[in-house]
Order: sequence, then C-alpha cells, then structure tokens
Amino acid sequence: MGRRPKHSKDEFQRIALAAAQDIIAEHGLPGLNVRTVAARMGVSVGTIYNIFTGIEELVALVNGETLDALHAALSEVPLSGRPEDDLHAVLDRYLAFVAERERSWNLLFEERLPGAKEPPDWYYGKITRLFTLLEGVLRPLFGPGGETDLARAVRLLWICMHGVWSLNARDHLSIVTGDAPDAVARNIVDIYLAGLRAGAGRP
Amino acid sequence: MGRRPKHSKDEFQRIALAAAQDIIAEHGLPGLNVRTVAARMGVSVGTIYNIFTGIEELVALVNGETLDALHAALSEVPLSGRPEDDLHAVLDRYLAFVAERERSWNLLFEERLPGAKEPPDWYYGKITRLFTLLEGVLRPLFGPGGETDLARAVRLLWICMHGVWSLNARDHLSIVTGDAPDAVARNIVDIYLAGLRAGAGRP
DNA sequence: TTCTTTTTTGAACAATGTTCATTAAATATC
DNA sequence: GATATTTAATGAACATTGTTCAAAAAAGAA
Repeated sequence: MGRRPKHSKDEFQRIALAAAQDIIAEHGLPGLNVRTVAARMGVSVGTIYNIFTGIEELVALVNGETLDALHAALSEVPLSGRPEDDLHAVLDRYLAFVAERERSWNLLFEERLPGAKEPPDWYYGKITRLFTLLEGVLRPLFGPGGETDLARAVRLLWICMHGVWSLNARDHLSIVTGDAPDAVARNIVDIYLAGLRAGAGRP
Repeated sequence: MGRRPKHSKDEFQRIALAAAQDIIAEHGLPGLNVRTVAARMGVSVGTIYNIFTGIEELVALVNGETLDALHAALSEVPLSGRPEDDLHAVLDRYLAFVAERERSWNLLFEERLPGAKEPPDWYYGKITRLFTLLEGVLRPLFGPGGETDLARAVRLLWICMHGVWSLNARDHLSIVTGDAPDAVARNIVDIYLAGLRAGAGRP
C-alpha cells in the first residue's frame, strides 16, 4: 500500500543533523543552506521539506545539540556550594566550551529566516535545564522562599551573556570594547555577582 | 563636460535616509530593501549603488540617526551627581526612547548582509559619545585614576543592555523570561549598579 | 549640430528559501 | 506475473533579496 520511505522521519532528521554539523565544521555557517545539506545527504531539496517545515527547524536541531553539549559540559564541573567559586568554575567551562565550538555556538545567535517563527517546544526545555543548573550554583545567595528571585537572577545573567556573544558573532563587539569576549564575560559575571551578594535582585 | 548629477551625493544620501525612515514608519523593517527605497526616491536601484557601496551603508545611516536621537534624548536628562539616581533617570529616558522608536531601534540589532563589513568611522564616534555621557553619570563611583575602570564599566553595561534588545528584537526574549524587556533592563541595571557600588569592576 | 563625458537606468545575475506538478518506487490487487 | 494504487522523492520553477554593468539618456563642449 504505497511506497516505503527510505528512512523514518526521525532517522532522516538525524542524518540531516549530521550533514549540517559536517558542513559547519568544514565550511562554517555561511556554507550552511538547504542545497548544501540536501547535497551532502544525497537527496533533493524537496526532501528537506518532507522532513522539516523549513530550514529553521534544522537550525533549531543543531542549536539543540549545542545546548545539550553545553549542559553536559557544565554538569561535569564539580561544585563546592560556594556561589562565587562555583560560578567562576562554571564560567570557565562555559568559556572553554564556546571557544571549542565557536562555529556552532554562533549559530545560536543567527537569525536566518524572514518569517519569525518560534522555536519548537523541546527547545524551551533545553534552555530551562541550563537555568536549573545555574540556579543550583547561585541558590546559596538566596534564602528560602527566594526561588523566584533566584530564577530571575539566573535568567538576567544569561541575557547579559547573550549580549556578549550576540555582538561577538557579528564582529560588533570590537565597536564597543577592545577587550576579548571572554574577558568581557568574566568582568560582567564579577560585577553581577557582587551585586547579588550586595543584596540586589530582591525587590 | 558631462551630465550633471540631479543631486550631490550628500543630498542623495539625505533623501535616501528620509525615504528609509518613511518606509520603516509605514511598513516596518521587513519593508526596507533596495527596491522599496529606490522606488520611494523615484530612482532606479542602480542609483542606490551610485550613492552607497551597498544597502548596509544606508542602514548605518539610519542607525546613526537613531544613535543621535538617543544621545539628544539622554542629554536632556537633568543630573544630580548621585550615580544611582542619575542612572535610573537616564534609564527611564532610555526605555521611553526605545518604546517610542521601537522599529528603528530594532534595526540596530539586525544583521542584513552576508558579507560582514565594519561600520563607517563616524559610527564609532556616535557610540563613543553615548559612552561619554554614561561615564559622566557613573564617574562618582570611581575615584581619580579610575577612568579606565569607569570606561569599562559603562561598556559592560551597554553590552548587557544589548543582550536584552537583541533577544527582544528577534522575539526570543520570551524564551528566557516572562518579564517585559524594560523590566529586565531595570533589573539588570539595579544588580549591576549594586555590584559597582560594592566595589566590583576594579581589578 | 555633433561629439564627449558622466549620470542614470533596469535588465540580468547570484544566492537563498520555498512550492508543487511530475516521476519513481513500493505495495496491493487481480 | 501484470496492473493499479499509493506514497515518497524529485527538481524545475518561483519568489525575494542584494548586486553588477552594458546601454541609454542627458548635459555640456566643440
């Protein structure tokens, strides 16, 4: 009863993801587009649209893998329970991760499509998991009943970090500062942490 | 000895800038492209390339005007010499400005071209002028001889703000937080300021 | 009036995302 | 086994950008 697909949709998505990662590794983000992915998969462009609703979905998949890898990396950092020490330890691993995976990291900060669609549901989960990890680091700074403030503090810090990488990905960070991105990130974390320690972030 | 240009290059640039601003006001950023600008100017696309090296230069012009207007707005805020009060006053004006000019503001955070070229020289000046203004606000927090730290502190805060608007411009802020962008900005400023007051940002 | 020079034009190109009528292959039916 | 049915896969074609450049148009010079 009808032609059988060569691969299931999930298999196809995994193959497309691998193809995208190869392309990014070899040619960087500019080399990533529907046609190159299709060519490397050995299928036609139309097949990409049988698997995904559009290229943005594939990009989300790549970014999902990046977020997973980041979470895995940060999970391995041993924690002491001292927020300052731990946040710095996590920050070091974070910066190493960014340096290791510069190309796919920058894909997190690219907007590729004219029609802005929101990311798939599972994407939020991956972000939330990272926030949960960071909440574990900063929790000692907030008393019991401070979970809301804690959650907010983590997210604000994430947003600040986003500023660094967003500027850096477009080569615009140097308009603002002569410092390297990791130095900027460290500085921000230090000031932010001092602010939290001083009692800010609790309305 | 040759055909006379209808307008000088500078005149043409001003006309193009006005056309671009009209388009942004009427159709938003998605409506802004070489053809719409040319059409509204009543010239052909080729003429755009006689005036500019590419569309990115026109975008820079619009952004330059936005930065000028922001500087003008912030300049009018009366200052007391108390960093916390003054920074909050400036922040209020800043947030009002962003709300007033949401569309052209977001153009600051768009990357339009594949080939990344750096902004023209005058662009740096406009940014620097804003930093100078903010340095005036925060200077009391830094002793004499603290100019380097002061300059850095201002730039770091700018980068953090960039994170807010960069996420917001792509409708991604809601992935991270349920709070509105201006609330996020205020929170960040408060924590950052507390950190500076606590003595962070001085190596 | 004719020629020269310079501006202005807009058709054409390139790169990208996307669609959809057509083709091809696998299974069902006889 | 031959035919019909159904569904995956194809890729030419479209749409939308930014960009180029040979040709046309216009203004002054000869």
